Parts: sequence; C-alpha cells; structure tokens
Amino acid sequence: MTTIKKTAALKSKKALARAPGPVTLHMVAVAAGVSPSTVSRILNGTAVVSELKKKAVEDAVAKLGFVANPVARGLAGGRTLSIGVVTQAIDSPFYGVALSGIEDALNPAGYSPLFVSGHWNAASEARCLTVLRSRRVDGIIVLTGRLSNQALRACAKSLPVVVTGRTLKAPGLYALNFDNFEGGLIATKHLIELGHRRIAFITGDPAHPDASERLRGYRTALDAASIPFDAALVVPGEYHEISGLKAVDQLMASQQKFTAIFAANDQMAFGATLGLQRHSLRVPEDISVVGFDDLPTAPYAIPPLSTIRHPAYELGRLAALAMLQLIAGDTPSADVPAPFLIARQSSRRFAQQAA
Amino acid sequence: MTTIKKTAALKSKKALARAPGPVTLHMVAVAAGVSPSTVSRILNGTAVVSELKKKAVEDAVAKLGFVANPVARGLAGGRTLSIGVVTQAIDSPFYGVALSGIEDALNPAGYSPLFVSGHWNAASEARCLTVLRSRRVDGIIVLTGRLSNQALRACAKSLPVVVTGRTLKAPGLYALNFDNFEGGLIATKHLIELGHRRIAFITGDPAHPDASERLRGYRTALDAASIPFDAALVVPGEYHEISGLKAVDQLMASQQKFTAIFAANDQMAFGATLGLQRHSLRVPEDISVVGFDDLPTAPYAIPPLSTIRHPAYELGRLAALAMLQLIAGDTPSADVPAPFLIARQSSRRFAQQAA
DNA sequence: TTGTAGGCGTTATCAG
DNA sequence: CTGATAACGCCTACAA
Repeated sequence: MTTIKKTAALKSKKALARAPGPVTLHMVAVAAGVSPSTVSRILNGTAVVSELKKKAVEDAVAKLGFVANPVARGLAGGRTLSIGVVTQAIDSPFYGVALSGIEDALNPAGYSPLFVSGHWNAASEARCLTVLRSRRVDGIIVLTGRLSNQALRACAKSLPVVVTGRTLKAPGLYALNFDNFEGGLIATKHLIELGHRRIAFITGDPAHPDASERLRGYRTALDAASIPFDAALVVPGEYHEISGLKAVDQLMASQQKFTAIFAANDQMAFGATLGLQRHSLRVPEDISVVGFDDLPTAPYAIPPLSTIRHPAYELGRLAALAMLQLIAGDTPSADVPAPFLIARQSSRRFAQQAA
Repeated sequence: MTTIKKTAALKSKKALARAPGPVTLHMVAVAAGVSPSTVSRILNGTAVVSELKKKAVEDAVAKLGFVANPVARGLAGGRTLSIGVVTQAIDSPFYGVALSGIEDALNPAGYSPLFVSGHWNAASEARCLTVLRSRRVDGIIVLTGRLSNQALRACAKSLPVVVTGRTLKAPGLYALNFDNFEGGLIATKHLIELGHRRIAFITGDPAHPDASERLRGYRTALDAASIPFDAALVVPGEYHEISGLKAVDQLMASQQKFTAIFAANDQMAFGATLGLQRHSLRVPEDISVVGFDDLPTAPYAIPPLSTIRHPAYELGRLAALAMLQLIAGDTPSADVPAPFLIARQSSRRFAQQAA
C-alpha cells in the first residue's frame, strides 16, 4: 500500500514538474526498440549502425522531440557543447559586436557561448578561466585581454584555446591577430595625404598590445613622410569617450599646433570631436579627426567619422570557427581581414589658410 | 599482469590529464576523514554538522582548492549555479549595459549568466528557453522580448523567471517594469515647456510594449497641453539609427512643419540629428531633439543629447537580484527607478522667429 | 549527527 | 554491429 501510494505520488509529481518535460535518451531507446548505447552512437556518429535502427531512432527522436541533456553529456566525460568566452566588457560597443559574431558561428554547430568579463585585468581574467574550466567548457576563446602568453599556453594544454589580438603559436592554441600596425599606418597616411603634418595621436591604454601597435603605425607613417615625430602631440587615452575629450583639453592647454587628430579608437574620436567643438574648433573645417574600429555608430556620428575598418563581427565569427576546427581536431586557418580606411566626413584636405 | 599494467596506464594517464586537475568532493572527504555526504552537506548547508568536522572539511577544501563541479551538481538534480538570460541582441548598446548589471549582481553570489540572443523574435526566444532549460539553468531572466505572457507563465511553472519590460503576476515569476509611459510623458512635456507645439515623434517597433507606452506618454502630454494630436507627425521607426535618419527624410518629404523631435530611443535620435543636418537644419538652433534611454554615448553626441534616463545597468542588476531572491524562496521586491529627464544641449527653447 | 546506497542522463568500455 | 555495465561527480533519501 505504502509503496503504491508513494509511486503514485511520485508519478504525479513528475508529470507535473515535467509538464513539457525532459525526454531522455532512455525513453528514445525504448520507443525505438533499441538499447540506449545505440541511440547514443547514432546521435554522436560514434560508430556504424544499421540503417534500419538508425531510422527507427531518428523517428523516435523526432516524435518525442528529444534533445540531449548537455549537462549529463558533460559529466559523462564528453563535451558540454559550451565554449567559454573571456571578453573584457560585455557592454563594449566593439566587443559586443564580436560576441555577436561568436554566438552566430557557434549556435549552428550546437554550441553555446558562456561569456565572462575580465574587466581588463589579468587577475580577473585568470579567475574567468577557472570558472570556465569548472564549468567544463569544451574550449576557451579569449578576446584580447591581458593574460600572459604563458598563462594562455598553460591553459591550452588542457583545453583548446583561441585568442585574438596577439600572435602566438602553441599546441592546442590558435591566435587570430588583426593588423593594428597597418591600421595605424593607413589612418595616419590618409591624414598626411590630405596635407596634414601636425597630427596629434590619442593613444589607447599602453598595456594593450593593439594600442602600441597603432601608435607604431602612426610613427611609421610619419617617418615615411619625413615628418618629425613630436612627443608633445601624443596624448594618453584609455579607449573611452571621456579620454578623447580630456586629450583635446590637454592638447589645447599645451598650446600645441595641430590640424588633425588620429584617435586610437572611435570612442575617443567621438570624445575628441566634442572636445574640439567646446574649444570652438569645427570638424572637419578646422581639424580633421580619424578614428579606429568603425563602430556601428560611426556612420551616424556628426560628422560621420572617418575611421579604420576593424571587423569585430567577422573576427568573432572567425575565432569561433577556429575553435570549432580545433575541437574537431583540424588545424584552424582563418583569413583575418586586413584593415582599410573608410573615409567619411570627419577628415578633409588641410586648407593652408586655416593654419 | 594485464590488470596491473592497465591500472598503471590508467593512473599515469589520469595524472597527465589532470595536471592542475579537478579536485573532487570525494578527495576532500578523504582528506578530511569524513564521508562525501558530510562534505556535501557542509558545502550546501543542507544539514547541521559538528563544528569539528566542519572545520576539517573547510580546511581540506581550502588546502586542496576544491571547487564543486557545477556540471555534476546540475546532473544530480540540484542547481547548476547558472542563470539563463534571454536578451535580444548582445551587441545592443542598451541591453549590453543591462547584461553587465546582471553579471555584476550574479557573480558575487557564485552564479554565472548564460546569455542567449532572441533577435526580437518570439520563435527564436522560445528556442532560447529550450536551450536554457536543457542546460539546466536555475532560473531565467528575460529582457523584454516578444514572448507571450502565457509562454512566460508556463516557463515559470518549472523554473523561476524574472522578466523586464512588462507587468505580469504569476507564481514563480517576477516582473520588473520600467515606466515607459512616464518617460514619454516627461520628454514631451519638456519640449512643450520649451515652447514647442509641433513635436514629431519617431516610434519604436509597435510590437514592443515599451514603444507603445512611450507613444502613449507623448499623446498624453500633448492632450494635457491641449495640443491637437497630428498623426502626420508620428513616423515609424525600429530603434536603430538608420530609422531615425529615414524618419526625418519622411518628415521633410511630407512638408510637415515641426520644431522638435522626440525619438523613442537614443539611437534613433542620433540618426534623426544626422538627418536634420543633411537637410541643413541645426540641432538645437532650428530643431530640438530628445531621445530616450540615456545611452553611455549620449553625453558625447554632438550636440550632447537631451534624453530620458533609463537605467539599464540598474535594471539588469535588479533583475538578477530578484532572481536570486526567487531562488532563495523569498518574494522579490525591487524599486525600479523612475524615469527622469536629462536636459543636455539638443533641446532648447523654441525661438518664435524661427518658425 | 553521520555514513551508505542509489540515481541524475550520457558516454565509453567491454563482451558478445 | 549491438547491448550490458560501469563510470562521470555530486546530491539526497534512508539507515544507523
């Protein structure tokens, strides 16, 4: 009696809980008249199975609407079908787009991204890795960041790793680097070709490899045009609007003469443009401004911003695809798009008389 | 012999694989000289345990650096310590900030957010729910979206649900609604107080409840000021910059007279401002523009945008906190901040002569 | 208070 | 080719 009662209670409880509830692999096996192992094999293509049973299982799967439980899968030793993504700030206009590319590439393959933010902080990023590993992700994508190459290599020993924003070779690791140097070069060259010679540069955080690369591009372009480098025209920034604004204030305070500004990213370019306006300087009539990244908002800025195309979405997509290849045991290969200039209306020919 | 060999091989393999490897609960139990269940109980506070053993276990945990495997936890029926978050677009400037708030509130509690994008599409959002449930998340936060109340209620039957952007009561569900009506009202009133009477409105996607609420606020403010509603001044938008731009084109083409524009979100306000400029109309000298949301970029727009403060970060944080309370079995309560105007430089008093 | 035993849903290893 | 039978790491009755 007691037993019967209990069973009934259990059943009704289950029926209630699993209203549209979890269909298990076992149920599929029963429905198809085969063993659970066979179902698993078919689902994973782990082994050859007779066409007949295969059909039966597929029908059962379809009819029952079975979806494998990634959690159980993960425990059983295999993949969790989730990829850890270490980003720096989930609300960054640049990285946000990259995350979107990652998501779009991962989903069709049945993988889910697990995003964690490192906040531009190596210690925090290391903690992210710990969290991701404890969650048994199948691989980790690191978007730029400050982790040491060594830490990355160590991580790659136990898990496939794809990293952007640096060049690095190691087993189980694939690095996707965008040519920031070239981008900095092109942007500066653009300004030089427009007749500018006093070109200020607002840097990114020097701890970023990409920031220093962009600066190097700037200097190289100057050299190539035989324009002497003037350290007073280089002002520090940290990639946010506010630092572009402050940089302009600093530039004005220093009484430096300049006819153009190249900001190491679009956000600072926006801030700089506002700063110039506050000093009654018009863009581009008085000062030309060029940014870097080509954020989705760049075409809608006033004036629409001339900038270097940095394909975040594509980069995210490529990183995810590389991860998929790594997991599949293939050697990833990705054609990272080269930077190029998008000349909009914030830059124009330097008018001599305005000097 | 064979057995011995095998064991040895296995051991070495394990030792290799788990270089800095997974410390299991079982290992902690051994180290502390207690049973695994005791360890589990202490970890989860499931039952009272003697102080002595508790201490021993805690020491062992610390020494071994044990971190419970969320995957196994999830399978065993308990929490996965992960919260599913259905967002609409991970790269949205507005939602990105909200996600950041969610992340910041969840992390200290040991939970990880699992973000999935619904792409403003009910079917896609429903798929997101399926994915999240299959991953055994402990709860689901839905950021606005188009899911029916019914679907949400059904979901809440088996999982705690927190939803933003609508008002809804149901067991296991908590809704956090921002007062979009009030926001629309305030924005319009601001313009009216500035002397504007021909105020155009660029709508959001009518399928959004918040879009229609903002429109309602606009109409109500007009009514209150006895300004007749003119449908010709209401142009459709879909929340992106481009639609603000197009809306202005449409407005100009229709030859309507207007001295101000209220856009249902900042992105459209930016687009509208650019559009006005293309028609040689200055903001705010010729036309005042007010947006909605107060995106992080709004203060840096040119001119800095007057807008309605919509605290995305705080909303995300509150949603996450409410979820934590729901999980703890408490009844959530959240004080959603009220909208308020941030008057910057895109709006100004209507100068009669400019009419 | 504490330990033992069984199970969560899959995969993997073995025999057949 | 296929089906038992163990794990996977943890939680939770149940028993002691």
